[in-house]
Amino acid sequence: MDRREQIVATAGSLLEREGPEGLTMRAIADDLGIRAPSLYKHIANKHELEVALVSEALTSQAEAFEKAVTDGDDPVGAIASAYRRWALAHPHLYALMNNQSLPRDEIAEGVEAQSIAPVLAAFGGDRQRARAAWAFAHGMVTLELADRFPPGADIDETWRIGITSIEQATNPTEGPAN
Amino acid sequence: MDRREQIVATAGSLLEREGPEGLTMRAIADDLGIRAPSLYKHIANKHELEVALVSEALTSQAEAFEKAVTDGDDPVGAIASAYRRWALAHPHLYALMNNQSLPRDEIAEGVEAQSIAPVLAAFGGDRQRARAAWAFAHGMVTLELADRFPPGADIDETWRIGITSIEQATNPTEGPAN
DNA sequence: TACTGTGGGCTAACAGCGTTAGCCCACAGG
DNA sequence: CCTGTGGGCTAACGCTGTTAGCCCACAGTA
Repeated sequence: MDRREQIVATAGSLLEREGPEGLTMRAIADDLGIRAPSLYKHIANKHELEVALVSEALTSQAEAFEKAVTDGDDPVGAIASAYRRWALAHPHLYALMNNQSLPRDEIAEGVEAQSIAPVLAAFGGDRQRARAAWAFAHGMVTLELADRFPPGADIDETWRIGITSIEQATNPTEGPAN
Repeated sequence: MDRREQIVATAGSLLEREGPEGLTMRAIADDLGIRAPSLYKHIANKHELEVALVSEALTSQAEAFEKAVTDGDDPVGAIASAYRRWALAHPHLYALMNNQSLPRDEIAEGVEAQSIAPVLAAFGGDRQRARAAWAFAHGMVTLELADRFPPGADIDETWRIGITSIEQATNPTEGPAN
């Protein structure tokens, strides 16, 4: 693990430990026992660091989905619950990768597709339905993390209703839609 | 319009014009022809300012929903499209109010409920289904604003599929669920 | 008329942020 | 032995939100 990887790793754990406000160049340097300007011998700027974190997060998510799908039937339900579990386990990383536009030309090639593939597969290649389910899952997780549901809301049940609705709905215009 | 309202209004238009990075105390003061420290004679801090913006945004959203519902049948579809239109028209405000936890004890009383009411009504009081639709809509809008859908994706169609799925799904356990 | 409070500006300044310039030292290769 | 370079360092810049403390214009009152 070279210095650059150490920096990214430190940044990642700092982010999850302290939240986005805690992720400062000086704090990262502190954790490594050096001074902030020295970081710039290894990375260009903070943005590049965040991109690296997002890139890692996407592959970590993809692995979680793949693992979830392998064991058992009901791949859609398995992915949905894996999606929720991943997000709740890495809330700040989740926000970092989803609350702003993806820098597609800066993240590792193919990583985005890799994280989408299992979802698409679970829906038998139906892009539209997969996309709707993705939006639903993303919305559920964001609202849960932001504490937007009223206290006492049965979140598990909302997940069940949303996912099964989208999964079971009759498909009016089947075909290789975009 | 007293000074405090002026400040909030200026902050709002600055936010939509320049995005969150442009919303600085000095920029707000500049737009008003005064110096930044003078703002603190009218508001406690930047957080309070953001809370005021969120509060305003919630009522604006609620009004848009109510207006959308009144004319025509298909209230669910009308609200869905109003939701999307509002978010795309105020992207930074939308992010401000949804990408972090709502400070419930700081925003104006009842404003949150007011913004939810039309949605709940459109679903005939079915909280679970309304919540699922809300999550779907929120996810769709966030992903669209963050440019996360692949270029060429038929977003209108994804909306249609998601909303009609959630609306039409058979309701297994009807009752005054939470 | 004089006095006094107060609302609402101002400048100077602080700590913390990302970042740059420029210095220096240890070590490897020729 | 000499020289390049990797990787630290300090000092400093411009930005951020925010505080302290000053001052002036005006309203109300004795």
